[in-house]
Amino acid sequence: MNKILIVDDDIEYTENLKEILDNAGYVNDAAESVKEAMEKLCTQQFDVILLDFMMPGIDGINALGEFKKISPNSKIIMITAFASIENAVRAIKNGASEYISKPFKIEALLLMIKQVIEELRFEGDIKKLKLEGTLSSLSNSIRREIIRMFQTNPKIRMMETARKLDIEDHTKVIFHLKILKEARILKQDKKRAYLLTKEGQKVLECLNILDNYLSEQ
Amino acid sequence: MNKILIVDDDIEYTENLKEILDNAGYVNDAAESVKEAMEKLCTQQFDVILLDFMMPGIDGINALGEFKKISPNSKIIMITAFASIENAVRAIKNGASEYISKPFKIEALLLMIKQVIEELRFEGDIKKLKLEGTLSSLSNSIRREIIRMFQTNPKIRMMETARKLDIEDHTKVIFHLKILKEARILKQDKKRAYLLTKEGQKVLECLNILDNYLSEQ
DNA sequence: AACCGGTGTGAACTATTCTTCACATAACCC
DNA sequence: GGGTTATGTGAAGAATAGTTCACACCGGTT
Repeated sequence: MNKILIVDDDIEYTENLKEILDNAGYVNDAAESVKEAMEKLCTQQFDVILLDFMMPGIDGINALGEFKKISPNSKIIMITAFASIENAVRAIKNGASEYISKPFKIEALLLMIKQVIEELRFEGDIKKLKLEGTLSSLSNSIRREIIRMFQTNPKIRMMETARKLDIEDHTKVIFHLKILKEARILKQDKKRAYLLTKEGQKVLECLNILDNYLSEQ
Repeated sequence: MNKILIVDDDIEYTENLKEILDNAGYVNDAAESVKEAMEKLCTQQFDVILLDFMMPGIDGINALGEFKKISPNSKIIMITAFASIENAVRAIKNGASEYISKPFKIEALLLMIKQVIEELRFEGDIKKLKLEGTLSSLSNSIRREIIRMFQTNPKIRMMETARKLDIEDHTKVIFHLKILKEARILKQDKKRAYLLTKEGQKVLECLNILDNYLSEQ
């Protein structure tokens, strides 16, 4: 059930829009000022924010920045009556997902909302895959020890790894190294030495974070 | 291979002790001052620290505190020529594992060292079990969703859980709830509602930590 | 080229985890 | 008490993860 926040000081426009979004199946709320919007964003999670460019007392780009700070995962659609390329570019560069000028066809806005919600879902899926990949890599103790080993050995070859971990069967080590390589946690250089990828460094960090957190009593 | 740091300004005593510990199979090092000891602790990991109560320029309890800050996992044995109940209590309350007074039989010290190393191993094993338990619980997506659910539902019953997670087969939900209960992450009250245990709250925190960490780009 | 240690592959096997099913027990309400 | 919903149990089957084995390929040295 996707939630949308309408930020506009034009009450009549807002009421119309609320009804349209309601009929389209969205849960929505409205704020007449940026201050009111920020208050709502502090206590509720919105998927999409429809932000009017011209809000009293604050320029739309500044409001955009403030919202991004409070609600980094929400998608912001900038709406303006005075369209310009410059403002469009500024808005997108400052974190808006989309930019649309009044007057617009309601179908165009609904389509845009649908698209940004798809983006949101896609980003959520990527995040889930990252988490699953990380947890899957860390769930096996040999792989944990391998990943930990890179804390003190930034580059290491396969047999060296087996010796450090005191594992005699080299194919066991290869199997787990292969899993980590396929998960893009490790890569190999020309001499076949293994190194952590950027992603792999994050996984090592997660392991350290968990170690430290669980050490606290 | 357990490492021991001897912190004492009596050179002759230290040399004797080094030889004895060497013969007993320990890797050891020495520092004549607390400052020197702290430098070594910053660059090396020691399992056991033998700390003389009377060090020049600093009282043993303060030194103890400093060492605990730098090397929280090391076990500290306080050694003193002027034994008193008061000092023993202070030392233990401030983090020493053991307290022994000179002159001592070498066998007694060796036994004490052996015991604190056992404690260290035991604590390490506990920590590993915690990490493995946490990762095992978090490695399955249904269990992740269950644990996440407690963020907004501190107390919930089984069928409610199934409905919230949109799982039709109630026995699947029961199976995973049972795993979490056996892992002491969940408990049940008299009305059979599930709640997070203290441990379970930690696991939820770990999940949030990982979520947040992996969200950063 | 031959030899040796290092590294890797894929399939068979084993172990573990998860899902499903049939049924049982418990609790609640009329 | 009876009917219905909620909750639970244990075993079988399915899916997934890990281990082992036999062998192949690679790279360096003599």
